[in-house]
Amino acid sequence: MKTDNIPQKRESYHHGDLRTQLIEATRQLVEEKGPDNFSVSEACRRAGVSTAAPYKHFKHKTEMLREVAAAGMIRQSEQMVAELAPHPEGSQARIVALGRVYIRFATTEPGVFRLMFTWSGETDEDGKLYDLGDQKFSVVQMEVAKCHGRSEVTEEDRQKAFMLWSFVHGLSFLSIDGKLSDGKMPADLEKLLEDIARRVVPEAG
Amino acid sequence: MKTDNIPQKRESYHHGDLRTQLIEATRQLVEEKGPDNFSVSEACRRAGVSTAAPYKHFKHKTEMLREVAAAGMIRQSEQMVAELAPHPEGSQARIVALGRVYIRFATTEPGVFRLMFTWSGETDEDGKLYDLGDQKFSVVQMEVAKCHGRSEVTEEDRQKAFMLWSFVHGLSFLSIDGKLSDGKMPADLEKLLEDIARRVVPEAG
DNA sequence: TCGTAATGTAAGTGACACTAACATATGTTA
DNA sequence: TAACATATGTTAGTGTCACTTACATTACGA
Repeated sequence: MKTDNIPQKRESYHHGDLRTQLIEATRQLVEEKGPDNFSVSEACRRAGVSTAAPYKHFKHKTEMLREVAAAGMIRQSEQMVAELAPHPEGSQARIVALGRVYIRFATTEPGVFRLMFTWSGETDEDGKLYDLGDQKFSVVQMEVAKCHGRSEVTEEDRQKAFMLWSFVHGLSFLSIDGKLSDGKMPADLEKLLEDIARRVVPEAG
Repeated sequence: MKTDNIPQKRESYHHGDLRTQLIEATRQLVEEKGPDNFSVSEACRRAGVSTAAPYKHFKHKTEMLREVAAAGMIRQSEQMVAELAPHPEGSQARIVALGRVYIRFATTEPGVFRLMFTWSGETDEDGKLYDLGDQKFSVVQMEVAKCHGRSEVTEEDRQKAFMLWSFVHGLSFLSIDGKLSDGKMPADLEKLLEDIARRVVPEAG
């Protein structure tokens, strides 16, 4: 038996904006079902086209997912930079803000977040993703440097930034993987972030 | 065309130890191809049985993977406890050792490690996995408490243990996801672990 | 020794990723 | 405006997969 392949009735034969809409459908499905349970077929159903249509726009499933991951990287990056603004330069508050936003993104869009990092950089084309991640890391490094009153990033700054990143990254994954249900997760995330920041970068002043 | 379903010639009709061998095949494949690209069929080929055989031993694919994940949890836990022994009670060295082993496991068996944590605790049966993780966390908490000269775990210890755990967990994932190729990853992992330990738990004394 | 449960196979179902051949629209240029 | 190349869609496949059903073989306890 054939599955209903339902290309929905459409005004014109051509869709108009299929590529964009497929990406959006992919994003939604990744969020709803998780990156593993995403299927191209379902995205097609949602976009109202045949299952062969995506292959005029993407080489394969992976390329669709990569688009979503890249968009997520950019979104998270933008959010981080945005939350930086209200706080004075060189203050711990900025470090805390970066961490808070990082985690907020992870818990708000767990599917996309997992997608962003689940790639082992296998393919060559993942270079773009890698660079986007690099960019975010640079922001953290700069902020750490500023906390030390520097305008250039030293090796020490890099190391500290790396600590902070690892911490929020780990915290994010533990959260979305549901490993913190009980009393494991400290009640007050804000306090925890401040605590860590205090332990790694110097007090403002 | 039918795929070669090759149940390999076997002495007896019955396999003898299929369940165990399927789990081992699953573990290998998860490591070789990653948890996502694991297929039951391939495990069957490797074990030399028909593709229907596993379903006499496991409810579904997921249950096979869960076995592998649980075994990994136990393996990692054992390694952590083992590396604890050489170091004096209540010393930072013990904290460092725990972190080192955690990360070593992740980088040595990235497939299994990812499997262990990629589950969102969706199903009820995941309770076992959760408990195993809990157990490991308890060890860390106890060690932190000991560093403070306590024999009971306080809320402060829990919070600190959580920090340490998040950090090594994040570091592990960043490593296996290949996000640290460049100069991001501090050259000396050992120094980094000591650094973190120093910032979170008090010096031995 | 006989019957039952445990454990294997063959064959089939529907979902999926992806392809080839063909259909329809769009835009460019003569 | 006509003609053609190209972009973008569909239909109808192929092979793989997870999982099921019905049946075959074996192990083992009463």
